[in-house]
Amino acid sequence: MKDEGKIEVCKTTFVHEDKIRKIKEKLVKDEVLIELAEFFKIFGDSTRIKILCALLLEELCVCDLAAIVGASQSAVSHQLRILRQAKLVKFRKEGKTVFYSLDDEHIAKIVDTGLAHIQERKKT
Amino acid sequence: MKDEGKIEVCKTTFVHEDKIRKIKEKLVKDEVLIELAEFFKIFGDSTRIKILCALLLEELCVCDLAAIVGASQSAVSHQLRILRQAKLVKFRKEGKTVFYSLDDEHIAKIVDTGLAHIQERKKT
DNA sequence: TCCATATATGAATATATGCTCATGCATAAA
DNA sequence: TTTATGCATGAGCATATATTCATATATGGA
Repeated sequence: MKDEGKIEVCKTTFVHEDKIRKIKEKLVKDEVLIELAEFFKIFGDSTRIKILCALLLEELCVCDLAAIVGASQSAVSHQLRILRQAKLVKFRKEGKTVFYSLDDEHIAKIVDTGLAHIQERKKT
Repeated sequence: MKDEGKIEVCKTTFVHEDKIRKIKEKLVKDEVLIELAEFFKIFGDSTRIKILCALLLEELCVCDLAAIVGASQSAVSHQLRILRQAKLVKFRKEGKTVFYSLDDEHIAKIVDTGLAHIQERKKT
């Protein structure tokens, strides 16, 4: 490796380097984009998105969630932990039962925008 | 047995089965939710979200994208294929160069809503 | 107290995924 | 035609991730 620190760029012109620098300045910071990816990753699993969409309708306990999304209690519980850590859901205990509900007001908007994309894509 | 509809217990079936059935009816169909998860999965990778955010600013060729997101040309090319298949980006060729740009008007909205979540979460 | 229920969780496993490396392909220049 | 450039792609690898299984914890009832 001779040019270790160098980034490979189109060699033809110097216009590119300038362009790249300007875009890098305008672009959202790297750490934020990494966080953003982590955030969207949570929506990128069918079990989790089913849970979120169900909770969008109403507060539910774990076993009902499991029945609704068609996964085992254990699987749902594992996913709920991820959703809890991401602060997307909150819970309250009532006896042995734990009721989960949404804890983020952006979920509906994100889901809806995603659904809009899916539906429009179907038209083509 | 003796379920007055008071506290819902998971094995005293009637109340719950009814609840579950109603929610299942209201819920977006399974296949759609699976598609939706597939869609969000695309935003759940830092390389891809960087590419999308860069293209949100302007049309770019592959090697410039690679320099901007800090990944190899090959890695970017692989990710661009995924973005193409998802119909999130389009491209045009100009000589040896391939310029990519966004092909979906929902991207900005989705990214912005995600960023809003990240930023509000920081306040706590 | 003893047992059943509701949920949580650690370990193990199978699969998915993103990257690198090597190479192929197309276009442009020499 | 030969060489160089920009991009695409398949194979292989290392890591991440979602599920299952077994078990732990907590609460309520007999």
